Parts: sequence; structure tokens; C-alpha cells
Amino acid sequence: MNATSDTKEQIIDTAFDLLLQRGMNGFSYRDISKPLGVRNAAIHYHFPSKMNLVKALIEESHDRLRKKTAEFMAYGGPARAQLESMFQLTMHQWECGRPVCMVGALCVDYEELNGAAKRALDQFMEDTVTWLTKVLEVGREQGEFSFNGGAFSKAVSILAMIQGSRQLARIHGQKMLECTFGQIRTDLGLAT
Amino acid sequence: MNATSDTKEQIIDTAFDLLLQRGMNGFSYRDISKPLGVRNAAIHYHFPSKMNLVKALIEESHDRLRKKTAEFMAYGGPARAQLESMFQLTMHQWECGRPVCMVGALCVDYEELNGAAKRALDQFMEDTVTWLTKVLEVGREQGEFSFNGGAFSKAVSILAMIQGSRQLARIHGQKMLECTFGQIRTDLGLAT
DNA sequence: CCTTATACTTACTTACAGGTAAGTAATTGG
DNA sequence: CCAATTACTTACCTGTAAGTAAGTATAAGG
Repeated sequence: MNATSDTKEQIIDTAFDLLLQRGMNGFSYRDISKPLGVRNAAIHYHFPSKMNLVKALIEESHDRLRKKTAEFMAYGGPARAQLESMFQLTMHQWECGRPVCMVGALCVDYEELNGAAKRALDQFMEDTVTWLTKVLEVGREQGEFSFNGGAFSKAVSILAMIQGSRQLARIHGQKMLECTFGQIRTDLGLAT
Repeated sequence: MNATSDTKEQIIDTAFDLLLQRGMNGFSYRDISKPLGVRNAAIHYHFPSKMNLVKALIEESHDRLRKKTAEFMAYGGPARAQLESMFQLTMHQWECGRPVCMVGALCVDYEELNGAAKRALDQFMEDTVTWLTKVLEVGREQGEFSFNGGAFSKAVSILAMIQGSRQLARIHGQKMLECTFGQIRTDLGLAT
């Protein structure tokens, strides 16, 4: 039909939002196919099973992370800008109706995932922690941040805080996010 | 049949674990009725709809919180013990295969909840924040904790951190929890 | 022009989901 | 002892989920 078919991309985009809004068991093939004006079988053509689709969505998330962090990971740069861009991204996603990130969305469904999907999620998280750990290390070296203890430990704590605040924000509103961002800045010795 | 029927209690206990392990859309009536040796209709007898059951589970969670915190909320006492008991409870639940709390489990399904269930979850979270805020205030007054800024803001941050770390722990193991607990203690000026 | 591959659709299957109506055994209150 | 209530069961319904097999239109390559 369409020589330069973008159906696959549209499926990914639609499913991506649905997964982050409702979780793995909260959306169906129909929720994807209907707005795109295609049949369920079209999704099965591109993604043989739902697990296959979910794995692709995790990898999509991972790709987006890589694109955003590639420059910093290769050449370094201002660390605070990296942190603030994470805050901005989180806020933007929250405003776009994507209350949680991939890890948050799939956490409750984790045991349902197959090996490949688990590994994909594992690696996505691994890279996220690695990136933030580097941001903190570089930021401390450059005198942008001040904190005690290991950068890895601090990175895990900050990620946990952001993920948790996204959950709280869904119930108690945006101020939960702002509250947490402020606390993170304070704990890094930054002026709020 | 059973004069002192405990079927209702057993349904709640079984469903409670399932909800926290798999989320609202991750378990079915069959998952509850089969291990209990009853029929699906028995569940419908006690809980007309699934939403009704979920609401009961939120309230169950709320009740357990109240029982645990009632004494402190009424008479005060050592604040650090309150904090540590939350850490212990979290660790215990993680070991029992309940990786997230009620808020974490229902976060992705939040928009699916009806008004009554939303309110129940809202109030549960409200009370949790209120309790932790009081723990922090009392702890600061008594010289057990030291931190800057508002106790409410700090309470939200700590809750977010714990919730987030439970998610991370499901993927990267128990050390994520210990890592976060350590950070919270450090940030409150406690010896690790 | 013919073959092959791509990108679907139509039509279907199987399995289960939540939910309901009607019936029944046991207990309780009068 | 009878009536009503409680706590279920049996049998069933409707909707929807994921998934599959076979057919079809288009485009590209040889």
C-alpha cells in the first residue's frame, strides 16, 4: 500500500502513550488500531505478540534516552543543565498526560514480562542510573553540586524520588513534583 | 453455611496481595476464587463490582496504616522508631513479594478508578503524608532529626523516595531499598 | 511482464473477563 | 416450627482480549 509506510511508527507512538498512561494491561490492540484507522491484525503484522510490542516500546524509550544523553556521555558539559533538563522533561511529560516513566508503568507488570522484555527494561534502567551517576560525578568535580557519599547511591536516590513523586503527583497534583525537584536541588547545595 | 464466615476476609487477603503484586488489571476474579475454593459469584456477593473490591482494598490499607500509627498520632513518642518501622515494613513487604504499596499499585490505573475509589486512595495518601509530616516535626523538636525547610515538603520527598525505590528494587533488587534508606537517614542527620 | 515481498484486510477462533439471575442450604429470630 | 436472612452455588450472558489463517492490493526487481 504505502511505499514509505509509517503505520509502524504510528503504532509505536500511540502505544507508547497508552502504556505510560494506563500500564501494560490497561490498553488493548483496539485502543491502538481504532484511532489509527487500521485493523488489529495490522498491529500483529508488525508486532507478532503484545509482549513483542511492549519490548519495542521499552527500546523506544531507551533510544530516546540515548539521543538526549549522547553528547553529555561523550564529551561532558554543564551538569546542572542535564539535571534541569530531566526535571523539565518530567514536568512536560506530566503535562502531556504521561504520569509515569517506563519503569513506573511496567513495575507492577514486571513478573508478567518475558525474558527479553525484562532484559530491555533492566538495561534501560541501568543506562539511566549510569547517566545520572556521571552527571553527579562531573557536577561535583566541576563544583556545581555538593553532596556526601557515593554518586551512584545519590543517583539511585534521586531517580527513586522522581519516580515516586510522579506517582504522588497523579493523585495530589503537580505541586508534588515541584516539591520534590526543590528538595533535590536543596540536597545538592543548589539555590532554589 | 459458615456461621462465622471468613470468606469475605479471605477474599480481601487474597485480593490484597494480588493487587499489590500485579496491579488492578493484572488479576481476575478467578485468581481469587480458585485458591479459596469458591465460585466467582461468591466474590460478587460480597463485592458487587471489581471497583467495589478495589475500594475495599484501599480502605483495608488505610485501616492497617491507622492501626500502626494511632498511638503515635495520639500521644507522640520516639520519632526515629516510627521511621525505622516504616523501613522495616517496606523491607518485609518486599520480601513477601509485595513490591509496591497501594499508591504505587494503583497509580497507573488511577484514571480508571471511580470517584469513591479515587477519594479513598486520596485520603489514604493524605493520612500517610500527615503521619510522616508529624513524625518529622516531632523528631525535629525532640532533636532526633535535623533537616532544613518544611516538614511537609520533606515528608513528601521521603515518601516519593521510598515509593520510587520499591519500583527500582523490583528490577534491580533489594540493594536499591537499602541504598535509599541509607540516604534518607543521612539526609536527616542520622548515623548510618 | 512476471515474480516476489511488503503491508496490510477480512474473517475467524479460543479464552477469559466481569457480571447477573435464579436456586439452595444453613442459621437466626420470633 | 416457620419465615426471613445470610452466604453462597449453578448456570448463564455479553463483551472483549489476544492471536491466526488466508486472501488482496501495491510496489519493486529482474
